[in-house]
Amino acid sequence: MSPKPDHSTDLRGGKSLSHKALYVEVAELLRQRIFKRELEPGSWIDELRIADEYGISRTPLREALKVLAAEGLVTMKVRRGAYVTEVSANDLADVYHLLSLLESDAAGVVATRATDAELAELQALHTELEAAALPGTTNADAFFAVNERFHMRLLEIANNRWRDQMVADLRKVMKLNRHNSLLKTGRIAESLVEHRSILHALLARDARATVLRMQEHFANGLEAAA
Amino acid sequence: MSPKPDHSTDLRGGKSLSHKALYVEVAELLRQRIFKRELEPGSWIDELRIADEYGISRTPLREALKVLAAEGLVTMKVRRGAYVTEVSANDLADVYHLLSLLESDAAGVVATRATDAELAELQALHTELEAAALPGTTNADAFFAVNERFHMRLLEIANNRWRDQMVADLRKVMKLNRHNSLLKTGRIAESLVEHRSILHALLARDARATVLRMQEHFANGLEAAA
DNA sequence: ATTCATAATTATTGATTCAAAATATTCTTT
DNA sequence: AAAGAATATTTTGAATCAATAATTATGAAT
Repeated sequence: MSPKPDHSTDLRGGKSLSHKALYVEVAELLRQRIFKRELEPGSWIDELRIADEYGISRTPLREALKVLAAEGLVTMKVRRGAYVTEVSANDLADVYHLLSLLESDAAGVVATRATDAELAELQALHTELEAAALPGTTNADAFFAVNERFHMRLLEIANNRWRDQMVADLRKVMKLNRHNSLLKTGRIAESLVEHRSILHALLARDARATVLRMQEHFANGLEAAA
Repeated sequence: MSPKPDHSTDLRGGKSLSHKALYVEVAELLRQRIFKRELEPGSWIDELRIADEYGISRTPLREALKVLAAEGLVTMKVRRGAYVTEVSANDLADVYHLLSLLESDAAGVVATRATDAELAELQALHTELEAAALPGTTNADAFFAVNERFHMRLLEIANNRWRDQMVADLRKVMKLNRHNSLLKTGRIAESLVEHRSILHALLARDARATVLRMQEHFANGLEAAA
């Protein structure tokens, strides 16, 4: 009927250059905006506005919101729409507790069952981490990125897809909180030291020690957030 | 246009006597059908057929499928639709591992932090469990129902909504597997004994013992499934 | 005159239908 | 028999339509 006004960024520029479903892409876009706090926790998400901004209809947007709701990033209220989830200090403590539980267990599994090649991979990632934290040239963004890769690779090696999914979701929720110490530049030095001891225990294949070091890592992270 | 054929069960019989969103109700209906194996693991979910059966359009159905996908009950394949998730023996072991981890931790928290009244509640539920397992009058369905209530109440008392959600999702996935020992009648007697020791440790407020007993409970459950 | 209640209007969510894009299948031709 | 094209099936996205909740305005009563 009416020629679409075509605002701002058009998601479907070149036919279907992306083989992913539209709602998946929209979900990712929204995730980024939420993490950037462009969409603030507690704020209402205006479906019409967003759909118009992206030049799409409300249908794929609503499906994307359902996905984000399942991840815990947004909260659906009946007949009131979607709101960005607010994460209290208490919630953050709960999330840290679970991440500690899941990731320390995963680390223990890796310590006992990983191949030498896989341990070497983790060692390589740790070396990258050391490089990103070099005094003088410390690159916070790079550090966080490599840190994330280290944790995620560890989980992959532990080889439990259900845990991977849960940890991924929890980490997203964690990012919602402003006082997230894993993103605090002040903790880079400490974090690096902790990572060193984790890697040490891993290479020694000492599962018990690895679990404890990882738990300490998260405990310190939570303390820094409080 | 055409008067709707109105097949089988009409979800919206009396206006909107239910204040829940349609997609939420449809998701629950589908869950039940999946657990009843009316929709078999690995099988394709025909959107048109289901929508027609329920007398609804495909939009709320698709939103429901997104929710189930997030729970892990169905798997979405790009441009191929939704399939009921297949849970391998390996998957089941992974799920048990995580349930053991999460629920034993929760039990430990309860042992240390629960009020006397809350412990009394758990004791009451356990008494119900004993009753359902009485020799001669053993009621399997009742046993499983009370068992579920005990575990869920324990989690509620542990008070970590993120864990509650994760455990709930994992238990749903567990139900997908046919060799799910938590639903095997042969394990009722053993399960009861294990529950007895869990409750004993809880009432003694011995967190360490409670965690261990719960871990054993799950380990035995997994063994029975293998 | 001010306040509370009720009604009407507006705005937003929820659902249905329709159209288009993509994949699979089948038939024909070389 | 194999490969390619055409057709049919199916998913995905868009637009329209209906229902519900919130807000504002108007009226009545104190």
